[in-house]
Amino acid sequence: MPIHLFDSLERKLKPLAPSRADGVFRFYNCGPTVYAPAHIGNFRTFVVNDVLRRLLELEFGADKVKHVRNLTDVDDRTIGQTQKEKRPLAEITKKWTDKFHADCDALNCLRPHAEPTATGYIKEQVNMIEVLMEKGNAYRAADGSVYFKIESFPGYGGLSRIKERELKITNTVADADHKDSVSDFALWKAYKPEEDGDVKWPGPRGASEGRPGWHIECSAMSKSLLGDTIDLHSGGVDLLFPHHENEIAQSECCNGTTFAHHWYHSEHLLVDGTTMSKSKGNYYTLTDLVEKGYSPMAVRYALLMGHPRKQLNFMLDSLHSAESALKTLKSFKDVLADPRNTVDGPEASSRFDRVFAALHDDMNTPAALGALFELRQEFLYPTATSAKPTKADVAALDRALWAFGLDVEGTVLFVPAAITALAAQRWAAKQAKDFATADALRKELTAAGWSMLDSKTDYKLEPLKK
RNA sequence: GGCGCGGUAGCCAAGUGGUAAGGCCGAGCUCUGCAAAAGCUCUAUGCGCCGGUUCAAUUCCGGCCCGCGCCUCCA
Repeated sequence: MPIHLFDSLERKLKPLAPSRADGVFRFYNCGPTVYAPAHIGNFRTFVVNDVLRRLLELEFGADKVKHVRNLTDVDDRTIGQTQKEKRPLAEITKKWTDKFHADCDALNCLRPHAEPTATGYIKEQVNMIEVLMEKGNAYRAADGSVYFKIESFPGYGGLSRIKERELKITNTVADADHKDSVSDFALWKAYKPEEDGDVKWPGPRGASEGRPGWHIECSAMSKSLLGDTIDLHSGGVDLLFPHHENEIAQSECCNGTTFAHHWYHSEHLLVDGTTMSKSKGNYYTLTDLVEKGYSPMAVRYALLMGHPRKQLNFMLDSLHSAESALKTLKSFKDVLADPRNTVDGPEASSRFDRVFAALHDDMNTPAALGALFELRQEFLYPTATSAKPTKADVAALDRALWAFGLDVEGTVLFVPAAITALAAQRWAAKQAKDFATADALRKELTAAGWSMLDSKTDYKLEPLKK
């Protein structure tokens, strides 16, 4: 069964397939703005896209997928951060790019095949803007900025159905100082010394020096790396409008052809039933959660517990749940990996088909996870009618776990040094059969929120369950 | 005001016109210096409320209530 994914443009499930003769599936996923650490809401999108990438590789072959994800390293927020910190733009964006990569690695996300930066593609963006100006889709404003003229593109609003909306009148659009129409959006922003510091580049012909608008970077980088028409463009729902709507306008007017065959948007992650915000105290980065003693893999699992196109309510309890589920999965894998538990069978296994069927059906990760646990029950406790696992089944389980990107082996927890020390003392006391001391130390650990799990030869530390 | 989504067991969460996947938690049992872990078993006559269609609705239709997101630079 081919991979079916909901297309936000046509609003229906559509099969995914490479459109070009070379059989390579090309997709572009809007990446993060590197001015601060990404939060777990951001990572939901990237994890979901990572699962998609994995499914595509399994479906078309690892060398038949090209995945591009950008890094926005120049925009209002990054520049704002340089002003706040009084540091060069490149220094700030490097710092947060490195952090982003470290987080992605911890979450077991495959690196995209290309990760272009906006500042690395200034020339390409300027070129596109010039074409748009020549074609009459863009105009120079009085201050030297360049705006896209919405009127010039009849298809505008197709993705977000903006024409059917009644836009709330807000004052935020009032900064539209030089626009012909409030809906027009910036392709190029003229340099403002008081705000932009030393961030500026020569502009398109006829415009001032300055920097690109936000939307044009994706159009330019997608065109440069993947061509005029791509197979899929994805991102969080919040990018649907205006970002993606604007990308379509720019790209299609510039290139004269369809920009993307398929649009996919993952929904927001809510925390404690509402949007994340620092003021509500429900704003989490990966580091925040790791410092609370949760493993990145549990975070990944928790992010996959809900349907990607449905808002997912995240809470710390979800992490407890994820951590336990991961352990169960690990023991499942361990049991299957033991040759004594498998029997001879056919080369191929079809028993995991239901897991992939759920994944291929609009990436229904919760249903797929459910199927995985059902299989566990069937494999571990075979009845007269359900056969014991074969070697092929073992390989199929690995394949399924790989598709989810769940590394059940590496549950590395962050354990504070003080806790490690206490644990070592207690272990020594226990070995010396000084149970009174050992028990006292266990109490201390408990008070500190940690549980010590003894085995015959070793021990493990875990955060205490609530 | 406009556009859209959702309300399923203590929590999270799939799903279907024919009688509710799965995970977590909890309980019991096995095991065990302690505490756990692990393994087994059990856990919604019910799917927001009220009507309607139907042999049959949680699933379709209508109304209502509640929650959430978005509406120009937020994944």
